[in-house]
Parts: sequence; structure tokens; C-alpha cells
Amino acid sequence: MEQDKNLVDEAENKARPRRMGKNGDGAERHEVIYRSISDAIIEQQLRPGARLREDALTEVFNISRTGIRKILQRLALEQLVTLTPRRGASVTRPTASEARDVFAARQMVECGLMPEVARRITAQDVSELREMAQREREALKTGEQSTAIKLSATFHERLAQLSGNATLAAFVGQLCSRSSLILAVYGSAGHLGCESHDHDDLIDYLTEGDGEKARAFMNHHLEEIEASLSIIEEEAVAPDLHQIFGMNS
Amino acid sequence: MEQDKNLVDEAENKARPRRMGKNGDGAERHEVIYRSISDAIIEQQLRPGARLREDALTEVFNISRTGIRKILQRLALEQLVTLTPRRGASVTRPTASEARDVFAARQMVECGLMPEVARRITAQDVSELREMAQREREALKTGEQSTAIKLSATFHERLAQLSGNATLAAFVGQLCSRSSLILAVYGSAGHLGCESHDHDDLIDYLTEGDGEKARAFMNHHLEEIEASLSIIEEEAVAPDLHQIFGMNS
DNA sequence: CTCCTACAATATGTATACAATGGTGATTAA
DNA sequence: TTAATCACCATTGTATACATATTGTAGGAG
Repeated sequence: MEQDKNLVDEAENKARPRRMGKNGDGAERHEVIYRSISDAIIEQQLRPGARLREDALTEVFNISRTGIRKILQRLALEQLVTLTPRRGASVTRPTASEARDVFAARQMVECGLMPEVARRITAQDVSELREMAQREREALKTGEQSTAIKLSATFHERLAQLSGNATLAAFVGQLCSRSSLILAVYGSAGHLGCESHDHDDLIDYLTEGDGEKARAFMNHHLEEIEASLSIIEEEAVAPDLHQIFGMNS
Repeated sequence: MEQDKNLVDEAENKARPRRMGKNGDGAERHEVIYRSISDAIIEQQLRPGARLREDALTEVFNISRTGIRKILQRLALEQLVTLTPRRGASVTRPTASEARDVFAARQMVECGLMPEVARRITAQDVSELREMAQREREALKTGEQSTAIKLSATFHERLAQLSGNATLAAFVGQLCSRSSLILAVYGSAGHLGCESHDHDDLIDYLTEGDGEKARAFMNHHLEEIEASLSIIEEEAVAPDLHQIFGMNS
């Protein structure tokens, strides 16, 4: 049930509860745990709405609540988890409004970045991207949905990094992560995210150095993804009685 | 020596170490403290490089280290403070590269938002913006540098909020905060940020509903700000010895 | 006189104990 | 049998104690 990647060593470490105050690996350990949770969310192994109890995470990762809280806060700032004041943490269930905002933001930023990417891309970058697209296509073909989703997000993020603007690249990374959540909530079962050949076509345009064509294609690409969703308010979680009954006092 | 606002009661409260576990105001208290520190940084009362010792903040705000650490982490994620592993927190000193990235991001996002803002702006929004611009001009005239900087950042952020895209608005807010730091490091003494009449001109274009003109003007506006800076590597704080001496082991 | 070493002070990293709150289930009365 | 109230449990919020690392300084030896 639980992913058994680095969870197995937790069993044998259980015996020594000595606090490893030494920071030497502490920071890296936190980073690893953060990435584990983040990946699990992006790969939709943790679906929106799933609760993330601090105690459970404490046991799973063999870390103190302090560390977990730090990580959860970071995830909350990135909008991947929602921290309800007395209820704890849960995987964020994006609202329809947030979903639209995220895709509008991606339209603006990712498309706007394409010309610069086309200008700066190197042969090495191209081959790296091609390999990623290849792996993504294989994952799609073999039905590895989780892997495909993660690879797609990574592809878009890597693309943004090629622009050389770290700030915008980090922003795109966040948007892509949130997009995974949006797909999980508003996506249909069969269609998941990017078409298999789209990314390859995009690489073609970038290789040709045609920034404008790449921008137009990215625009189309994102529109297609958004169109494949059914972004309607579900209103299942927070019925918002005030709005329904119109009495606000 | 120490400010005597709420420190005095601490003396007599020393006797009762009862932790006020009641969260009722806890969250708001954190929010207030966060905003206090954030504002102090944006208004350049805390200059880049200034150290933020946890103990000192603990005393000043009469809060435990746990709460302070939470706030500092949030500020760190927004890139306003830098958390060095064993050295503690300090106000971020943006690198030249970061400065360029931030302004490039603002160019893309803020300009891209203008058409939508022009489409959605209401008369009430206009009057609010006019008032902000008025106050900013007054602050500039009377030499209240801190206030002017804060108002300018708030103006740009408010503008982005009018687009209706909360995600992009929050991003612009972060970029504006970081811009204040950039101005503090790379700005010249006399010239600080936006020209006094620029914002009024921008409001004119938006009132006319001319999104394209507003976009072009914003583009010019931001270019002017960036041009007034001298963005060169100072390399004073973190000399990056590895890169300088090339020996990494 | 200079350099190396050791110690102390300062400040952060981590963990745990305690408090408070919200939900759930049980018990009782109508 | 159903509904309401109360109590307990699960879970988080907060604070503090302890461990660790870094820095600066002083003292002694060469």
C-alpha cells in the first residue's frame, strides 16, 4: 500500500530513538522527505483531500514533529497542502477559480518564456528534453499514470529553467505541481495531461530556434489541456452556506 | 534600551510561565508579527544583510522561538530573508542575477496583466488607485522614503489583484517585495523606484480602457526603474571561495 | 612576536512535554 | 426509537529543554 522506497530503513532505525542533532544530514534528510511527499502528491498517489496526520508522517519518516511541521508548512506555502487551523494538513483540493488562475498563469509565463528558451537552448538541452519526452511517452503507453504525470510536470519545469530566469522557473515549477492536483480533481479518467506527441513537436520548434512558433504551440498545448478538464465548482467540501442562503450575519 | 512596549509586562509575567496555548489570537498574532517584519524589510528599515536573531525577535515580539522560526521560514520562502544553516536568519541581499530575474519576471507578468486589468477595472478601483498614487506622491515630496517605497510596492500589487487572478497577483506581490530589497542594494541614493507621476499616467490609460497602451507604459515604467539601478555583482557578503579559487576539495 | 590551540560564549537544530480544541461515540431521557 | 448532551479521545498549537556547531578570544609555546 505505502510506497516502500526509503521506508524500509525506518524499521531498523526504530530501535535507536537518539535524536540526531547533527545537522550534517539533517537538511538533506528534510529535503528528501519533502521531495517524497511532494512527489507523492504530484504523482497523485496522495489524492486531493487526503489527510496528512503529523503523527503518521512522524512514524513513516522517523522524524520528529518539528521537522514534519516545517515540511508541511513549506508544502502549504506552495499550495500543495492545505493547513486548516485545528484540523491539520491535507492535500489541497484546488477550487475551480484556482484552477483557472493556474492555467491562465501558465499561459502567460510559459508561453512568454518560449522565445527566450528558443534563443538559449543548446544541443545538450535538446537531447535531454527528447529523452524526457521519450520516457513520458513510454510511461503513457504502458499505463504508468503516476510516472507520466510526474514526467510531464518535470518537462514543463525543465523547459522553463532553460530560459535562465530562476525566479520564473521556480514559479512555473509551482504551477506545474498545482496543475497535477487540478488534473486529479477536474480531469477525466482517460485523458491525462499532455498529448504524447505534443512535447516532441514543441522540441522541434525550439530546435529550429523558432520562438514564436514554439510560443504559439505552447499556447495551443495548454489550451488543449485546460479544455480537456471539466472545471466546474464541485462545492462538495465547503458548502459555503453563507453564499447559498445569502444571509451573512 | 529595549523598547518598552510589551516588554514590561514580561517582567511581571515572568512569574507565570503559563503558555498561552489558546490559539484564538495566536494565528492573528503570527500574522501581525509576520507583517511587521515583512514591512520593516520592504520599507528598508531592515537593510539587506541585517541579521535577525531568533532570541532578539523572541524578546521584541514576546513570542516563543517556535513561532519566530515559523515566521522566518515563511519569509525565507518568499526570499525576503536568507536562512543560513548554522548562522541564522538575515535579510536577503539579492544577487545581480536575481535582480535581473525579478525585473524580467515583473516585465512579463505585470505587463501581461494590464489588458485584463483595463478590462475589469471599475470606477471604485480607479479612485482607490488614485488615492494611493496621491499618498505616494506626498510621501515622495516630504521625503518619507520608507512610506513611499511601501506604497509603491502596494500599488503594483493592488494593480495585479485587479486582474482577478489571485495566483499571479500573489506572485507579483512577492516580486514587488523583492524589488524593494533590490532597490536597497542596487539603487542610487536620490532616485528611488517609481517616478512620481508615472502611476497617475498609468491609471489614466487604464481608465480609458486602453489595455495595450497601459501595457506599453508599464513596460516603459519598469524599464526605467531597472535602468536607474546599477546592477553589478558586489560579491561582498558571500565571496563564494570555491568559485574564486577553483579548488573544491 | 607570532601562531596554534583550546575554551567559552552565542545561537541554532531537534525533540518532547503540555495545553487546548474539535469531533466522535456513548448514555440517557422523551 | 430517536435525539440531545456529555465526556473522552484524537490531533494540533505552543513552549521549553537539550544537543550541536560556529565564532571569537585568550593563553601558552616556539
